[in-house]
Amino acid sequence: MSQTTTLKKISEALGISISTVSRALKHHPDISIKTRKKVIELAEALEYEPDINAVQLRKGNRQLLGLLAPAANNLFYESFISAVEDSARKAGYAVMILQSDNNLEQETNCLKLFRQNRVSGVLACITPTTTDFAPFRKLEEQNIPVVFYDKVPDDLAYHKVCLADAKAATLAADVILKAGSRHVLAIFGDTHLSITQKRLDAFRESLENGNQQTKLVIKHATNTQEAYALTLNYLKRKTDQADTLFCMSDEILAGSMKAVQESGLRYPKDIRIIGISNGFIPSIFSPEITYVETSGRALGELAVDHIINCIHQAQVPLSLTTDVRLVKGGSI
Amino acid sequence: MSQTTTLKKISEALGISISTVSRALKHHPDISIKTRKKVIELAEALEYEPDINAVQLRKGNRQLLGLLAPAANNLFYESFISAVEDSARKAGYAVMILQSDNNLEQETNCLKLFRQNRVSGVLACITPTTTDFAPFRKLEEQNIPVVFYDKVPDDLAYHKVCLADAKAATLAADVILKAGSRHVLAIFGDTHLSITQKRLDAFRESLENGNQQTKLVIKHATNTQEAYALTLNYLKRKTDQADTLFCMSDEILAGSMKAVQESGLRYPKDIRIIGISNGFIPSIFSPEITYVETSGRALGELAVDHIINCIHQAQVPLSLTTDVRLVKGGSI
DNA sequence: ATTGTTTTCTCAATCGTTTGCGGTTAATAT
DNA sequence: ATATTAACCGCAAACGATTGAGAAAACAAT
Repeated sequence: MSQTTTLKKISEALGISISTVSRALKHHPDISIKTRKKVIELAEALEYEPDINAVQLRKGNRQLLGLLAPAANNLFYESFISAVEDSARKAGYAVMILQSDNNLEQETNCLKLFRQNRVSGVLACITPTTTDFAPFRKLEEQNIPVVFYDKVPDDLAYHKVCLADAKAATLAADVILKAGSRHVLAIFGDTHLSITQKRLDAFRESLENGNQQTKLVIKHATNTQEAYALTLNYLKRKTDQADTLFCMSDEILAGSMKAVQESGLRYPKDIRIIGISNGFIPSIFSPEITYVETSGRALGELAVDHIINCIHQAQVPLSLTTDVRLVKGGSI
Repeated sequence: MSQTTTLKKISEALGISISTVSRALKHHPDISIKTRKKVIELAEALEYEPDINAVQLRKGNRQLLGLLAPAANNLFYESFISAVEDSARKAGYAVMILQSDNNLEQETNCLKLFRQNRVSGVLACITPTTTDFAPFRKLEEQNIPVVFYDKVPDDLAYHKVCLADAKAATLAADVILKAGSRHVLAIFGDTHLSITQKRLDAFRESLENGNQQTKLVIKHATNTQEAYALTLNYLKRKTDQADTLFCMSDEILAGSMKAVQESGLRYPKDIRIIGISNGFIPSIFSPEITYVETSGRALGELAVDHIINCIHQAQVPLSLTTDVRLVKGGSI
């Protein structure tokens, strides 16, 4: 096996006890400077690294965060994950990432794995079909706090960090109104998700309150392909064509943009476009798409902050949101 | 603290010894069926989960893989990471992901963290500036095998899994030749990376061997913005315009496509386009871009397979490659 | 020389699990 | 009744690190 250095080896080499070595390494005042120096030097020479298994068996908790993502290969989650990993490492935590694949059964399995691994806390994102929160509550009962992110339960009893969904939608609606749109095709995501509801409600309300005679057509797509098909279909109309296209997310924007290209319409001339996005998709089109930024990175940082607070000391359930801002492109 | 169930609690509740409980849970033949049943039932009722810290402290090794990525928020790595997580979990391993941010110092730090966490093996991707492989060798010396992926050292002494870079480039060149191109603008990545060299060499050779009078213009871009600027600049030429555009990677393709849109050229009419890609970017344009697929998923699976082999029993350094295939779109 | 006080270090228990070895029953054979 | 042999089960040590409590040394004070 690997001949890793342990406290014992150092202590034997130096002819002192294990506890002295341990304390010397942590600058415990009980240990004389002379011994401490000897110990630290040898430890460095031998590249001693404490065995996390042992440390955390003793300490009872492991500096580990569980991150449950719907899928890692997704435009939004990638930046979220990246941010979580960053912030967590800076706080001294490692991250264990598991994917639910939007599958209920696997979600439960993942939670079990988290428990087995004695994570200190869990960041979770529910699947569209999650209705039973018992597995999550079970974690809480075992003192493993859970913070939901992005796709969160409605229930106020849970910790949540969200993008400012309503605000983002309102911001987009404002831009649309200001542009003088009369006929808006708005594509939203899966109806069951609260993120969809929040964005939809705010969007619709803002548009209706704009007291302009704006026709609003709302469609729902659960993935990129559907958004593509749906948008293309609508854009094919010969008369009463939409003058503005709104996409609630990157997944949808990607599909809709493909449809726009195929339709032969030019933007912003023939149709105005605006979306809510993480930023990448809008930037690869020319002109760039105007969007309301919902940063996965910001959300990741917020989530880690919050879960660490919860770990340190139980918090009352809180619902936090990140800021959003309008990024102007040339599409509206 | 959390009142997690332990062997001890079960044993006390049942009035039997800890060892019996432990053995019963693993169907050890020494334990009578009756006791075993009692134990298992109580364990399930109490939702017993062995403490990984303790188990792996005892066993000496942890079922943990270290994954060092340049950055998690990248089109290719996201699918790679997702695949690694999947395969690893299926093999009973958890994955610890760390990001080097293409930064040498942080690379070393990450490796240290991996060692601290006693990972069983490491999947690594070197930064463009990595020249000193001592930290990696140190891991190997401690019996922690390292498999490099995608961006790998030239040295034959290391384990590597790569995309079939040369083959992918050749495949693309063949398509270009068959299309009868006379003037190809080809954009490649960072000159220092061996992945660039491999693709470039194969591409150039195939094109030159095609004994057609094909003009080949090669440019290098290190990121999406550069690719955009470079492509746009070239496409603005009034005369002697390229009839074909080749992009070596998704990062580049994204930038170049933006330039194509901006130039007002239509494809495949005005210019043919082909790239090497993971598949997402080509699919969001219409017509879809023809590309040679280099699957991050496939590479991830290969990498996990290989590292697990290495963990089970030391292997001679091996260089493996994934398959590639042509995915036909409408851009050429 | 005796006692008191620091300084410096060691002992031993502990976290939860695994496992070699030895011990106790009960069943079977002599 | 005694020896043999399974069938069950428990003891205790180990993995590596931490830590309270106490021991030993060093030094000063009486």
